[in-house]
Amino acid sequence: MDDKDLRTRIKEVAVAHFNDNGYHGTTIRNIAKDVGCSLPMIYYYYSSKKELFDEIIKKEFFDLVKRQAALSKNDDVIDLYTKFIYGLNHLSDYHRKVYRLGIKVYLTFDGDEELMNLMDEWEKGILPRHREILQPYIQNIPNGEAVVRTLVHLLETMIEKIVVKNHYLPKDEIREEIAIVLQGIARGGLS
Amino acid sequence: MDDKDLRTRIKEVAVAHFNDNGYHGTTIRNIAKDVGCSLPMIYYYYSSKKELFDEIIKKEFFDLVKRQAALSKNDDVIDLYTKFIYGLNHLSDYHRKVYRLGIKVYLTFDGDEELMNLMDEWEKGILPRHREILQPYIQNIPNGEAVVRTLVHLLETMIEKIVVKNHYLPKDEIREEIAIVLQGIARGGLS
DNA sequence: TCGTTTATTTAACGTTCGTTAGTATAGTAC
DNA sequence: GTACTATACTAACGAACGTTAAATAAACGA
Repeated sequence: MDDKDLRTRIKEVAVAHFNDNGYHGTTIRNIAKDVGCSLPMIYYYYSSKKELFDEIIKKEFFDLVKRQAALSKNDDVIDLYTKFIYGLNHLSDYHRKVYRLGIKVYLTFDGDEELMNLMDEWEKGILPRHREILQPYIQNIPNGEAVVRTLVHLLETMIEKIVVKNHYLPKDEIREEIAIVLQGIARGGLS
Repeated sequence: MDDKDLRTRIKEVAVAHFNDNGYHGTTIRNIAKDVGCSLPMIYYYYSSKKELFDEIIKKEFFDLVKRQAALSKNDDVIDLYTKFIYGLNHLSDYHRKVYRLGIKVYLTFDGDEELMNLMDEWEKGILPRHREILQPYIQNIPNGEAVVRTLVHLLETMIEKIVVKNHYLPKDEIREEIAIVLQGIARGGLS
């Protein structure tokens, strides 16, 4: 940990602090203390507290969710979503905190207007992405659009349970719930 | 608004501030300014910032969710849940903010350990309550327990969308999604 | 070896925070 | 009318905040 460059270590510690105490509850002094450097070093690498926070959200968080969104479309659709959610259980501690922090900002916690707009753009892309994935399955069923919405809603709660609330969700429970929503449109479900 | 007693008005303004800026981002001075009273009046009615925050969560929030949890069990089960979620669209501004603040604390935002424990207790009661409501319907189906879990997960996202994200969810969309999860166990579903 | 850039420090600036001491006003009981 | 209590204020305390100025140490090409 100590051989990483200081800039990176500052960011890692900052993620933990913003997570535990929110933006206003986090102090540059406490970050510096945990990093083990002096206070102005934070300002040597980041021009302000706000810039440090923004870099975490804009780079770390959005890079992470973009990577997460790259689902392997080869699988059966229930497998695909099960793997996606289950994989969150094994995120590294750092990435989990980044993810959690992003969700907090998304839920209008501490960010500012600019970050909220970025989040809204991101949110708007979620439903179309899953609609595309599910399109082959829902073409011929009457409430296909509602199924997509329901699945996305279910996924969001499970993501929150794992990433934000730190709960472990077993693979078969995840699969069961996804199968309940997708029952009727996908072959290979459990029930 | 001005004829209410000062103690109540302080609490109402505090709810708005804690909501917008989090615990640490909220200042007693700003609350006093918005209330239109002097700063020490806050301390006349509340012994500290923390006590003010705690009263909002412990009394206002838990009173609200207990009231919300009193579902009218006469209806068809899909009607029951649809009405429950749809009704959240019409919460008063104040109660919506109280609800939102509670959810933020629940998602480990700004609170302390004691409040988090209260929240965990509350969370533990959710699943059993819905299991009891759904019991007549799931007795004879193999994945009944998973259906309960899935429904609760779906409800949580919808609550968040309405209360935290301030989205309006139309009644028929709510009903559609609930019916998808409960399809097969309840008569009277849409699809 | 010297000059320059990079990395790091101590010390402090001005501001704002939560909180309180001290005081004034208004109503009420006797 | 006087003592008392509830309600309100002005002013200030000490502490902590984000941020910066100034100085020092290390690294490195010339």
